[in-house]
Amino acid sequence: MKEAARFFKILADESRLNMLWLLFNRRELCVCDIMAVLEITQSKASRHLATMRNLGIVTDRREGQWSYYSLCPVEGQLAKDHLKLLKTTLSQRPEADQLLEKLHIWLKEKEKGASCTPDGKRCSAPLKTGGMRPSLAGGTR
Amino acid sequence: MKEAARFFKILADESRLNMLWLLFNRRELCVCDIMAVLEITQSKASRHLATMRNLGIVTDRREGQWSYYSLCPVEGQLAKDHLKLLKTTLSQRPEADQLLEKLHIWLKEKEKGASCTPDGKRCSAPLKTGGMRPSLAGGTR
DNA sequence: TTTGTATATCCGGTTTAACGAATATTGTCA
DNA sequence: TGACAATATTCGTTAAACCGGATATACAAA
Repeated sequence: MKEAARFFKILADESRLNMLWLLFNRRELCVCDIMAVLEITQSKASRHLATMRNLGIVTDRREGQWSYYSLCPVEGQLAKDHLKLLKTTLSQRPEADQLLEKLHIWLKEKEKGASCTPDGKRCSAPLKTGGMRPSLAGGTR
Repeated sequence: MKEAARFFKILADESRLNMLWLLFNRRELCVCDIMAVLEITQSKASRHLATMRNLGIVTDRREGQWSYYSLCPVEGQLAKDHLKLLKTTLSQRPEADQLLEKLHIWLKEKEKGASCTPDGKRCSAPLKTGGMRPSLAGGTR
């Protein structure tokens, strides 16, 4: 497939659009954040992010056991225009505000010690200092 | 699927992008023009056009046995921005110029009496008595 | 009416995308 | 080292997209 079509195909998926919307608003996020906020499985999150990375839309940065993803800096006016328009488009979707709110709540939770638990599979308190219960799911162990 | 993703999905196909590029440059075209210029089968042309019509990207107008397709007039600034950026994007594809050239050659051929023959299936000279020139927007003279 | 053209639609078949579950990999910490 | 957490990748299945060929419909002209 040629480049233009390939680019649009990336945008033709709800989950990827949601991820991009989050990344437009947060500079960088780890996979675990995205799973939690969008309530999707880990493999789904990771796969979609890999897809976008392969197309040069996002980059990742490894830090310890975490992978942080962020939007790629773009070169070229046309690409800049695309991103700008995309951001506007995403901001006008009905779910836009709610997603950002969920993101903020999640990040606050996380600060307090919560960790990934999108589908009730995992749960931990990575921060030693009184890490506490994420409210999201019961302790699967 | 939500609206944004659905819109991008439409653009995630070479043939549809090519059709849109032609329509950006010609006000209206009939299916037969598109088959000929893009060298695709009739069912493929018709199907893709129907897809775009169902999504409100193009409209059709029946005149005799011909169906003329054109871009829908758009309402809303965001939609206008999308179309404008899309046109720019399409114009910068490597095949853009060649397609327009083929379009012009085809339309000239057609004026002289040629008819659909994308895959070598059909061919005729429907224009006999100086009648009916399907009114293209002015048409190359 | 008959013939033929332009287009739409239907019918399999093939390819591609997306998914969850399971597993593999990598890094951390005890 | 071993256990575990975060992420990546593989596997098998399901769903969707796309396609060409065949057929159906609509219209035009003889």
